[in-house]
Amino acid sequence: MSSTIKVLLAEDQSMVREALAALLGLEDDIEVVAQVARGDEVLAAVRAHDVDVALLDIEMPGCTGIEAAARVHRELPSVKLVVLTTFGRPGYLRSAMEAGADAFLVKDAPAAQLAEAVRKVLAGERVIDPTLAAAALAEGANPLTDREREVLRAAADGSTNAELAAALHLSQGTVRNYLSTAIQKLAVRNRAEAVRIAREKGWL
Amino acid sequence: MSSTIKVLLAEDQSMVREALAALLGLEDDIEVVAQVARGDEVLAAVRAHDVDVALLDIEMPGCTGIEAAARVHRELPSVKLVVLTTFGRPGYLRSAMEAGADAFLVKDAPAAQLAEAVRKVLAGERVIDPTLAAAALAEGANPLTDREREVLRAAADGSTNAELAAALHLSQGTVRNYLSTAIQKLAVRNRAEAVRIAREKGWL
DNA sequence: ACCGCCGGATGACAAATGTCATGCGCACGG
DNA sequence: CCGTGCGCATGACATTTGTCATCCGGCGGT
Repeated sequence: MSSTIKVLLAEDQSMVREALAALLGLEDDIEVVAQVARGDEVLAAVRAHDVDVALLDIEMPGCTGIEAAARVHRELPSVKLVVLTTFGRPGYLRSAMEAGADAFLVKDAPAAQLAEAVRKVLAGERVIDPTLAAAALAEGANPLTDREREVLRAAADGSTNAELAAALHLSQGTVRNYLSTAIQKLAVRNRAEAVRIAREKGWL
Repeated sequence: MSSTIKVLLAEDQSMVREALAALLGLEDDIEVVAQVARGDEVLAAVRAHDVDVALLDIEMPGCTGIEAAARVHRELPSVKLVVLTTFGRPGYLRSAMEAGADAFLVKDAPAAQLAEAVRKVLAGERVIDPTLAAAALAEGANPLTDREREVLRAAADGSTNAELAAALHLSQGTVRNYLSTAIQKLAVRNRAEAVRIAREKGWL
């Protein structure tokens, strides 16, 4: 018995998505039964195709692969989840795990690890890059509060305090306070650096 | 006769690179004869494998795919060049063309266009997304001077004026002047926005 | 009941940033 | 040879940003 493993591929760049499908297609125990380009289409597609393993990119329109993973995990806990990402940000790993992911792969790992990971998670194993796991543990949890994160995210595009205040329905002073505490927590010297560091760590 | 088309693949993320190789491998008139992960390894690999078409990602360590394209075009003008990128930035298209590229593809185009493009450039055609071409023409050329671009690029990580001045061997005032003119040319209100816009346009 | 933390706000102050006028030397095109 | 634009610099100025002290109400622990 042991029919093929049914895989869903979620990735917004079609060229990459179809290339990954071609790659997995070379394995004869794996079959890509569905492809989606948006995070918010994942759950429905998983349901519709009786998927064994969902392969989720993080950066996607609609919602992130992490958010999608959380939804699938809540609704269909038996589906295995592999999170795939361009950026090996420790904070991403942390939130992926909290969302119920079974594997976390970075796109600059060898291609062979992809099919490997699919088989392993189906066998109940977890697949995590040990270096990244160490980094995630070493760096500790996100020190920012919800509000601080929100304000920092909004400030990322270069908006001024006045714009931020208007957009978030806060006073300018409050915006500055939040940014100030964020800057201190991240041990940097201005909002631009704060944004950069928070991004790098996957805290944004 | 017409043996297979010899292709070189340059892309830093191995999973994507090997997936693209798998994709091209499905075409029986195309053969991936070499793969590199760095821009500065492209020229040697092209030489070593008698490549017909080089497929170059832009974002790579060593040097960008555009820079690599320029070098190959200079040294081996008969080799066809396909530039592949995640970001459809008009400025990228412009510089790719100036570097001698024959095709410009974005990764969220359908996968079928990849093999298509390889065949077309070999037949002497140019392959460019018409929407992007229009955007590139509409937006005009990069208005920033060399120095302005340099300072803006250095400012992108959130460095302060003092740090920029030290790094670039300029006075703080001069740094501020350059950033100020850049801000005006880009019609934005602060350096952070200037960085963002310049990035989006591919001017940075 | 009390402490601590979060969200939210104000006001005062210092430092960084953005603007503008102005000046100099150099290169390049007409 | 003259104008223009660039690179580089100063100084003065207004605005924005970052810091700090202080305040309030609410909520979760102990």
